[in-house]
Amino acid sequence: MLLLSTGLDKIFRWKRMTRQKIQIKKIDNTAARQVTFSKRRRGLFKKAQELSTLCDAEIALLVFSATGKLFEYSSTSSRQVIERRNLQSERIDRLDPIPSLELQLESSTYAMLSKEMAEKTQELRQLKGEELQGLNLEELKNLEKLLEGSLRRVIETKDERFFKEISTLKRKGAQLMEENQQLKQQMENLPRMVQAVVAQQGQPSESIAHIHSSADPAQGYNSSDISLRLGLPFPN
Amino acid sequence: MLLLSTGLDKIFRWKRMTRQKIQIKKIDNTAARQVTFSKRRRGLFKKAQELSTLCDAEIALLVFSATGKLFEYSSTSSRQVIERRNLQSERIDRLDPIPSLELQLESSTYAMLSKEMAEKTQELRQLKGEELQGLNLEELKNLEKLLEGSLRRVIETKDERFFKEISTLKRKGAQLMEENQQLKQQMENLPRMVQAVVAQQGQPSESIAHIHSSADPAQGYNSSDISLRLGLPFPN
DNA sequence: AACTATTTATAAGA
DNA sequence: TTCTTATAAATAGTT
Repeated sequence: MLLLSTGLDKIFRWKRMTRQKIQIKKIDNTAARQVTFSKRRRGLFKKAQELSTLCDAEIALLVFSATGKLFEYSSTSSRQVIERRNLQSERIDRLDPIPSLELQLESSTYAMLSKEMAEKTQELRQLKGEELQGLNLEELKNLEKLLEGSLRRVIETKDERFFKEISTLKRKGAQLMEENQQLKQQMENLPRMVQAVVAQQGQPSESIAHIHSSADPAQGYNSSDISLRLGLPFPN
Repeated sequence: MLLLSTGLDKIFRWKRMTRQKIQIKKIDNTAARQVTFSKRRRGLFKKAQELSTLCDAEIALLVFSATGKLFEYSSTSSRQVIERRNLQSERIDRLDPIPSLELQLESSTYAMLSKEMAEKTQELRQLKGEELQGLNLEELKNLEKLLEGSLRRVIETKDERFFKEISTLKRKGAQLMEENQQLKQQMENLPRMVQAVVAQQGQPSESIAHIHSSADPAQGYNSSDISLRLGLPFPN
C-alpha cells in the first residue's frame, strides 16, 4: 500500500516535474515573475560576462526591474561603454536636427580615432604573438624579423644600462675609497698635530675649549681638523 | 567496400561531433572568436528580450565587438534607459552640476580615447624597441621577456605553418602516387580484360581488337605509354 | 548557414 | 532564497 502510493507519487511527480515550454509573455503571477526575474537576470548577466571574456567585447547591460530597481553589468564601466555608444550613434538619435560643424568634426575625428585604435590594438596583439592566425607565412617571417630587431635593441639598451650602472657604481666606489683614504690620513695626522700643539704650548690642555682658545691661527691647519675639533657634521 | 567506409565514417563522425566544455577565456582563433561572438550575441539579445517581456523589465544592452562595432538592444529606447540610469546614479558620479549631459560624456570619452591612443602608441614603439629611454632596468627586463615570448610564439606559429604546408604537400603526393598506382594496375589489367572479352565473343570487336592487337603484353611497357596511347587524362 | 551531441539554463516543485 | 530535477534552450565543433 505504502509502496504503491509511493510509486504513484513518483509517477505523478514525474508528470508534475515535466517542465512546460513557456510562452514569452508577461508572467501574471507576481511572485513567480519575481522568481523568474531573479533567475533569468543572473543567467543573462552570466552570459554577458562570458561573451565579453570569450570574444573580447565591451558590454554594458542595464536592467530596470518592474519595481524600478536598477541592476547593471559592464565589462569595464557602464559609463565608458555608454559614452562610447553615445558618440557612435550621435547622428542617429540626436535630438537637435542640424549638427553643428564642431560636432561633425568631432564625430569624424572620433571615427578616425576608433579606426586607429582598432589598428593599433591589432598590431599590438600581433607583436605580442597573440593573434597570428590571420597572417601568412611571409607576414610571419617579417614579424619574426621585426621582433628579433626589437629584442636585440631592448637587450642592447638593457646591457648599456647595466654597464652604465656598473660604471656609475664603480666611480662612486672609487670616490668613496678616496675619501676614505683622505680621512684615514687625517686620522693618522691628528695625534701628531695634537702633539705639535702641545709641544708649542709647553703644557697639556685640560679641555678642548682650552685647546681651541690657545690655538695659534698662524700655524696652518685644514678645515677637516676644525670639523673634528668642533664636532661638526661629517663632510659629505 | 563503399558501405564499410561509410560506416567507419559515421563512427569517426561521432567522435568528432562530441562537443567539449569550453573554458571561459578569450578565444585565440580569430575566426572561431567571430563565429562565437555572433552566435552568443544573438543568444544574449534573445535572452534579454525574453527577460524584458516575461518580467516587465526595462533593459538596455550595449555590445561593442573587439573591432569596435556597436550592437545594441533595448526594450524601449536605449536612450531612455540610459538616461534613466544616469539620473539614478547622478549623485554618485557626476562631477559638475548640470552641463549638457552629452557634451560632458563626449569630452570625457574623447579624453579617454586620446589617452588610450597615446598609451598604445607608446607601447607599440617600445615593443618595436624604439623608445626605450624612459624605461628602467626592471622594465627593460620585463620587455625583453615579453618579446622573447612573442618571438617564440611567432616562430612556433611559423613552423607549424611550415609543417602543415609540408604535410599537405606530402599527403597530396601520396594521393597522387596512389592514383598513379591504381591507374597502372588498370592499365595492366586492360589487355587481359580485352582478351577475356575477345575469347568470350569468339571474335574481336573493331576498336578493342585494334588496341589489343597493337599492344603486346609480353613486351614490357609502362603505364605512361598506355596513358599516352589511350589519351587518358593525366592523374592529378 | 545547417547540423547534432553535448552543455547550460531554467520551470516547477520542495 | 536556495536546492533539486527534468526538460528546454543554447551552443561548440564540424560539415
